[in-house]
Amino acid sequence: MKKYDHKRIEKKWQERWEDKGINRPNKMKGAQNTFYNLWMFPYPSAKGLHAGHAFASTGSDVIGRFKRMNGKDVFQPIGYDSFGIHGENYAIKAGKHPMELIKATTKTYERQLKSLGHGYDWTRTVTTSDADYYRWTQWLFIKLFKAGLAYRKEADVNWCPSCKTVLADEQVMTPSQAEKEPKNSKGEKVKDTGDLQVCERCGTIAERKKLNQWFFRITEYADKLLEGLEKIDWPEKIKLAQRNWIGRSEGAIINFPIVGASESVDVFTTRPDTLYGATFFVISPEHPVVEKVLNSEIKVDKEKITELNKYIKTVKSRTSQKQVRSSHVEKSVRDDESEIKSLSDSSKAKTGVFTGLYVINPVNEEKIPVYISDYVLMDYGTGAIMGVPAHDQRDYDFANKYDLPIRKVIDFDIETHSVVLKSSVKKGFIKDVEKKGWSWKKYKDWGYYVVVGQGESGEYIKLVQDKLKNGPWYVHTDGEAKKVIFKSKIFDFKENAKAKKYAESLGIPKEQIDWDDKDKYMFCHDNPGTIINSDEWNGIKVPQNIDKVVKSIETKGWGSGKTSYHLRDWLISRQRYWGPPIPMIYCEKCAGLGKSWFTENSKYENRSTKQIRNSKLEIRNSDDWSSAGWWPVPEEELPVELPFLKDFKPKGGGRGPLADSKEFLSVKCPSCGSKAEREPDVSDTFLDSAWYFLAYPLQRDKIWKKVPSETSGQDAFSNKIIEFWLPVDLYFGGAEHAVLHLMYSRFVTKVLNDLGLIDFDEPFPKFFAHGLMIKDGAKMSKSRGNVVNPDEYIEKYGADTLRLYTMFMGPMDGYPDFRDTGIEGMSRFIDRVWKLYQDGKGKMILEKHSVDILLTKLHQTIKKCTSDIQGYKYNTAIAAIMELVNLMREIIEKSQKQVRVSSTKAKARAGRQITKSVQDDKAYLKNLPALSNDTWNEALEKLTLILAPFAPHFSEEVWCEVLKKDFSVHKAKWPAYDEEIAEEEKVTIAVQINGKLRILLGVKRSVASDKKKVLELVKEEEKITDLLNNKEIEREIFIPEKIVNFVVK
RNA sequence: GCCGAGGUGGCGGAACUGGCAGACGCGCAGGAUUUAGGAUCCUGUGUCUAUUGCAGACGUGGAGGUUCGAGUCCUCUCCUCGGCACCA
Repeated sequence: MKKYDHKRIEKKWQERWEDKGINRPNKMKGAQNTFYNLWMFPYPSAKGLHAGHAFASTGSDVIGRFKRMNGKDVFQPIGYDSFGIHGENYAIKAGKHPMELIKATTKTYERQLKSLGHGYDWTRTVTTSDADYYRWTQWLFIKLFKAGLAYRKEADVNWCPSCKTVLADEQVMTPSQAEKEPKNSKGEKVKDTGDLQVCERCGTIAERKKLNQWFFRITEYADKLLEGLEKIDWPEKIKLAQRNWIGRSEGAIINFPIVGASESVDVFTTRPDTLYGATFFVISPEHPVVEKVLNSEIKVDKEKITELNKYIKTVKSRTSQKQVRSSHVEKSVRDDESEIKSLSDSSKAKTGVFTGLYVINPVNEEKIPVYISDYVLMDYGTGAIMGVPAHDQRDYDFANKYDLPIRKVIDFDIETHSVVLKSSVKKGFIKDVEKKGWSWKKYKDWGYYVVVGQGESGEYIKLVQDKLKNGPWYVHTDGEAKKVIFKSKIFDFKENAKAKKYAESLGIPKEQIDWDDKDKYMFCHDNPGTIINSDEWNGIKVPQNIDKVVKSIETKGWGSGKTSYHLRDWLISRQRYWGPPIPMIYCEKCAGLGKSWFTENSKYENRSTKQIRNSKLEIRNSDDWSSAGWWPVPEEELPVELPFLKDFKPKGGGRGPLADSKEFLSVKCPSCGSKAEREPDVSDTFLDSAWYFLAYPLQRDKIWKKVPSETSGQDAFSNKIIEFWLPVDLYFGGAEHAVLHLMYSRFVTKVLNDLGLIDFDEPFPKFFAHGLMIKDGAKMSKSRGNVVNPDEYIEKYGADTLRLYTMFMGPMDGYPDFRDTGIEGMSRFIDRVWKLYQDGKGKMILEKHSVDILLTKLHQTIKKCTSDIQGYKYNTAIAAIMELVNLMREIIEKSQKQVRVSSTKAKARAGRQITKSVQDDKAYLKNLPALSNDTWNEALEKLTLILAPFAPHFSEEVWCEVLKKDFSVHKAKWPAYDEEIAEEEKVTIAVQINGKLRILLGVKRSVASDKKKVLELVKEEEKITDLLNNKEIEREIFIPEKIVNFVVK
């Protein structure tokens, strides 16, 4: 017998498949019963595919093959997300040009993906750095621009004052990570305070610098993105991550006039009901009012200006987490290479400076002081807050530090609430509280927070005293009438000193006596309650009735209701080389005249109704930026090709490397024809990947290469082919893209839908988030040096073995650990199955007993495999196949020895107890007449089919060469199963006494639901009668087909 | 700090709506075959007790609870991992 030769066989079929095009859909146009099976395309790194990719992509491939065998016309494309910072950085390191590098790396990827035997349609790959591709990325940019969804705004970037260059976030790190001594901008050494962020190359403290950059107004779509989540079938945790990222919160904007100035400041608050409790005001250091103060537009004392300047300077030098987030850098880059440690800490002491200004609280005309502090962020809400220390922890901390008044305006709805020091009460305390029907929850990490009903506080104090160990405890009646309580003594909180002395005399540990610190939390709460101290609002229950408050605010003209989002607009500009140039032109002359595309295309709105079908999108530009001088590159001229720059490294000046190419920059103004300049920045890689799923089905020659025009999107995106294939039926990808990529793709899809270009508004109605393969307990990464290269395993064991092994290791959404010994086991399995076909084919004559067992097992296996694959539980599907194989091997072996086969279930139990009935049945089955080998051949055939998605080469070889069936197994029909055959004839009933298993009883299915008969059978068992002897049976529990439980005294 | 996921043999992991815990595989041990090694095959393998024979007790991070019966449900508690993080 020949050994299974994976090298020869895998190569042979891979060639044949490609030859015959079995991995291509039957039809692109007019396709029916389609299944668009998409796996997140990889960034083609120079190191090539690693085993983690193999794990994920195989998971996707299995489903594709399964669907094809189930009659779907499957389209399974693949491509490369080749632009971006990964590639550029690597090219810099390797001293090569990214254009050269990408050619080699995509080649490697293609070879590797093919060697894994994945069923991709290789005729429709995309590479995002191809001009044919990014022509349309640019076209998309222009579409968004014309729809008023792109604009320019000043935004922070990391800036190295020494290198005079923009730094990507992963180039900014702590001095120890950079292995550099920190320096200031003058080159002087400074002390590492632990929160410094420096330039990777020179160790100079990084600054934040404002640059004008392009943004997409994704925030306009916040609500749509939120609503869309309701109708898509995604893992809850991913949806949740998106919801959190969007971070919608409802509240109000309230206007506070500045004392002695004509200006006023808006604040956003989710708690307008606490407006009367505002005792101070804080604005972000970057707030426009601060600037006006500094340049004396608003007058304050001179010393104040110096103080403010000093504070702003210290704040600036702190590069904090929020900036990492706002710059939208690819997460994977951060995770992989830099592992930036979190610097910000919500508990860190608040700092701030009084500005000398006051504002008027509109509700009570109170003059309240204005501070600046970095705990107020400029890019959320309005960059200003009202400080309500009684009901916001952060405001409370700030008020405490600067000794600001605290005014309570929300009353608890209950009479008594208290906090008990956990360590000072005995165990049963909480249980007793529950018994009384009082509610409670954990309070911070040191206490229980208990709420007691009206008039019950006396009873409560008694309970506490009873359960008190030794330490003190305090009760707060609504935060005011406070008491410190001991086992046998009660002090009023005003007698604090006395109480402490008493505690000391009891020998209570010091840290427990120090209750002032803990007590302070009770002055600040955000619990539901009733408004007090607020004139006409008094008595309103909040938060249920906040809308009443908002209405009142609106009628009084103090402000208005408003919804805010955490989601920020999408920063598109990258001051880099390796990306699609942003297709915009800036004309100074036009700018001087105030002209832009918008001013010259005011009739665009009218034109668009003709040109854009069903457009739901309002075409306009908002007035929050000046578009003067900006023109999109005429569509006919796309792509704006990325020139080959020898030196593509980031340069100074705050612009991308393209700014250094005069040739690239210089262009004629599309409007007036005078000398103009191209935008030198490139777009974010996430834009490339936000539409690639639309690109795959497009016809290369007819559409791809077509020169766009203003309306050509109709031909490209409204194409029939897209209608047939999209949206994607199953999107398979990593959970790490939960927010960015998946959010941006949804956004772009919704925009295209609003433009009437496509007829769906969610690109991925179904998304499966696979896990990550790890090695030696850690994520695979270059820096850890634990990357598993699939090539060597394919070489040694074959692709099918690797596929089976990675799928078998654990559930698809888990984090399986790759082990060499494990894959050897799988290799042995393949060899055994191979041997099974060689030994068994056409030679097996089975007696009826074996036929029954085999048939049952076969149908059970098909059933389990079918449902497990549908649920992405490949590991258990493969386990089931292994059980079937084991049974078939046993049949071969036993038939040679002429020994009866037992069903695997009975066999599994054999070591324990085989009951009389099972043995009787076996005797009965003995010596039944021998039958033909049909069942055996059927089993071999179906085994091949269910193995096919996991081991495509092996199954094809067996299917065509051993079983002599028609090419190809992957086009064959997935086997059906018969529910009746899958049911075993005998059921094993567990017999328990007082819940403890005593025996297992084999019973015919026909009687297994009959309580009387089963109990009769059970009572025939000697062991049971022995155990029940002399015992009084209280109850007999009977669960049909499952359990008998005798409850005895 | 907030949100989410999860703790099951030596290991990866099974266990449907509460009903035989440990499927399947790895590893390990013993045996067969072999000059030897490897490969292959057979047997065993949660822990402890018993092992001449049947067997028995305990076991899903820990503590309590509900139930005839809990890995699964409830409460607390400890730990691990992931996401977000001064979002007003």
